[in-house]
Amino acid sequence: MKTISRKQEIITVASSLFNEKGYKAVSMRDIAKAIDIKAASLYNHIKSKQEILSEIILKVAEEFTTGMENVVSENISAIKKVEKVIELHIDITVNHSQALAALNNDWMHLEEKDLIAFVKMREDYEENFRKIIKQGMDTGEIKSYHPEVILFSILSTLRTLYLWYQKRGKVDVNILKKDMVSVLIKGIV
Amino acid sequence: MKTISRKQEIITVASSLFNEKGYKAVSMRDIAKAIDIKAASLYNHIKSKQEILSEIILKVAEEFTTGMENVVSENISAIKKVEKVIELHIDITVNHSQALAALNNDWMHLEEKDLIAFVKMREDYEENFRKIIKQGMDTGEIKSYHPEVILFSILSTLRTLYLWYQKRGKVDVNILKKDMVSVLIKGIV
DNA sequence: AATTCTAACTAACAAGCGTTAGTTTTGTTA
DNA sequence: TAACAAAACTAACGCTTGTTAGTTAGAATT
Repeated sequence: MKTISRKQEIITVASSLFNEKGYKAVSMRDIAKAIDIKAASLYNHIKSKQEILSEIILKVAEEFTTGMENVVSENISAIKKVEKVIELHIDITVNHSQALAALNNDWMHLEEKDLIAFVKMREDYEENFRKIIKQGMDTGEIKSYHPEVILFSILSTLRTLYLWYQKRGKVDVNILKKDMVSVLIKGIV
Repeated sequence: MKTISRKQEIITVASSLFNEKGYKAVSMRDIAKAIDIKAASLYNHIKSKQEILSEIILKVAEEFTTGMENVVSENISAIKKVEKVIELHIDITVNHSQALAALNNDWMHLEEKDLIAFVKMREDYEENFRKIIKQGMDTGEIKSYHPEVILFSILSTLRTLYLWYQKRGKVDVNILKKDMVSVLIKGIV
């Protein structure tokens, strides 16, 4: 019978606390207490508080990056790509909803090296999304509103999904995907 | 010639710093340094760090509340109400974009009394928005998707607008309103 | 049985936190 | 010009922060 490593437990517990109060408001003693050990003992498993944050954030950031790269490289219509991006977000949200809180709110507390890497990933991601939308406008699949407004509107919804997912409890993933695709792509009128 | 009060200056500077790094990551010494005085001098003008946070957050929260109440009480179609809510958000975003960072990310650090008041306002706001959408579904103005998904989708976009507004610099407010109304209401296809 | 490894512990550190007390400077009013 | 109020200052408080050093108990390996 295999149990998860203590390091993973620390990261999971920290994710949950960061999710509630934010990185800066959670102390190493808070994390330790939640695991029922002393703060100093954490350092047998992790290098620093920074390391915890960076593991949480960069791991999901990489999932977004590779997921987006897969979508972009597929030979399908722009709308179909947008659909796949929506599904990517929902999958990650369902599996790592607490990590997304840190990713969205605490990325600025990454140390310089990680911060630069993160911002780069984020910009590349947005740029890829932008290209998909422009492709859709070129082919006439997507209406020619200001592309930045469309990009922002969809991405905002997807990035905030973790908040609603946590509040409403476990919604069925497939229903969620279907509804989100409908609302985001077809609009409400 | 009248200049703004020191208290207001503190709150404005604090808003800006909270916007960058979050409430817990900004110290009273940071705020003081940005004004070029000593931390202790801040207390000639404000009661506590908490007071700064609560003034920042509750002031805009109240703008949302009264704005929404005005919209709800008007005798217009549901779609028209949604449009007015969108415009309300854009106006507040343009005038208080930094305060919105604190409102979105640091509300949980309000002291109990203010926290309760804030959460109540937030819930009431969402409930009013929900009613507008349901009204629109009853009259057939709005497609009958899961209303919660529509609510969440529009509200996420509006609540995150401050981030984009800050990044893209001053966009013309009227153009922004027109585009947002188009994208959010008519969708992209 | 002796040794090594793992993961906990206690104790303590220097630095930073929000805040208070008491004092001095500055600017306005009598 | 003397008096007063506003707003700055210095100094310090008790507490919390992330982290390190050194130690110990138990498990795994030799």
